[in-house]
Amino acid sequence: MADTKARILHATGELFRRQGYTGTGLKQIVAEAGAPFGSIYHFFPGGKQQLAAEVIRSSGRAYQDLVVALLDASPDPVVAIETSFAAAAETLVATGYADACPIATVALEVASTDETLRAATAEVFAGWVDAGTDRFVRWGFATPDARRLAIALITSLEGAFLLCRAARSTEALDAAAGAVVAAVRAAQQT
Amino acid sequence: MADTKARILHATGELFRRQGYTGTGLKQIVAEAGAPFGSIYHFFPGGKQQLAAEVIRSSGRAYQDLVVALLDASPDPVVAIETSFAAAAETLVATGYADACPIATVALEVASTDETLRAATAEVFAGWVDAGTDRFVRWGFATPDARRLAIALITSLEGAFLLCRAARSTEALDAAAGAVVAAVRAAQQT
DNA sequence: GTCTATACACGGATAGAC
DNA sequence: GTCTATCCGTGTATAGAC
Repeated sequence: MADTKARILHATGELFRRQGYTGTGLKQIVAEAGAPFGSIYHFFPGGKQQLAAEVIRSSGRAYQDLVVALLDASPDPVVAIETSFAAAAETLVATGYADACPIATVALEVASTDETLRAATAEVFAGWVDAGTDRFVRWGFATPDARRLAIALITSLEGAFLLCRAARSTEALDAAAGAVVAAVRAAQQT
Repeated sequence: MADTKARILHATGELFRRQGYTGTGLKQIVAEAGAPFGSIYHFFPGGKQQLAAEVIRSSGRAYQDLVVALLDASPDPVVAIETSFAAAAETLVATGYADACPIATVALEVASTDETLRAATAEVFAGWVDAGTDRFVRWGFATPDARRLAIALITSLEGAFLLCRAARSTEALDAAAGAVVAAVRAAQQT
């Protein structure tokens, strides 16, 4: 079965998002995916670490596409940012504050404990920054400003996710969006 | 020994910061603290969860005091923010990108898995927001603006920590500080 | 070539020795 | 009252049955 692998990747992504890396067991993954235990080592000979690396890259890329699609929907950066943060808030509420960033929890867990996986998360974030920079360049910003704004957008979103999930409130997403908008307007005036 | 408890709390805080909640074992904690295993259940009858709750509150409070002291050092909010983010970057580099927020990793791990600990992290963040709001009020901002700026400050710092630890670079802290400064200046002009 | 049963270490927790 | 030895479950990984 080729799509057994896809089911494992998908189930692992969902569990990592909610429970993190060390908090998710391989047995729980195969149970969720409806796959036999041996399939993990068939498709991922490197075990949990290899599975995690592939999940980080695939779910990281999927989330990048989702956010870029949201940003592309508006020709005005301020509107794009506000609608994107509002959409993130809606998703958060709709999923009981579970579905935020798919790799943030794992990224913090592995940052000082697993060099291979840390590098995988760094690649994903670097891709997000590059994609965001492209958007801001198309909105008319010079490349250095565009990169700073892209990073500010991502860090604000990630930090807001943290506070929102802890507090079970979307207030932080509103405040964070305001800061990004202020940074965009400040860059527009130069 | 009364300070056995303090050593356990301190060791747990250090390990949680680097490895998270599920990634840190009780045996590792007592080894690091130089304490016998039974001490954990002597001082924390509720086991790992109770220990974690106390660590979240104590290290969360300690970090709040540290950041507030940094913010208090400057009468100008923009200078205070820039020096605080710069200090965070220095600490990050000095510790090999290990010492960032003491509770962020744990907060994400427990947000959807342990209601008791989620509430503890929410309390800590709420305290940070209140303390930050006080600072901005003293800098002359109206309370609603002050609260929004405090949240923007915290979310930017947290999100930047995530990207910095993953990328092993302090670039994100610079960009995040810029966004907070822009938000402060925008609020000053109203 | 797929999957099940098992190995072995480590997780949290506890009971009882001192 | 402090600490050690142990319990049972779960963790990852593997070997071998089919």
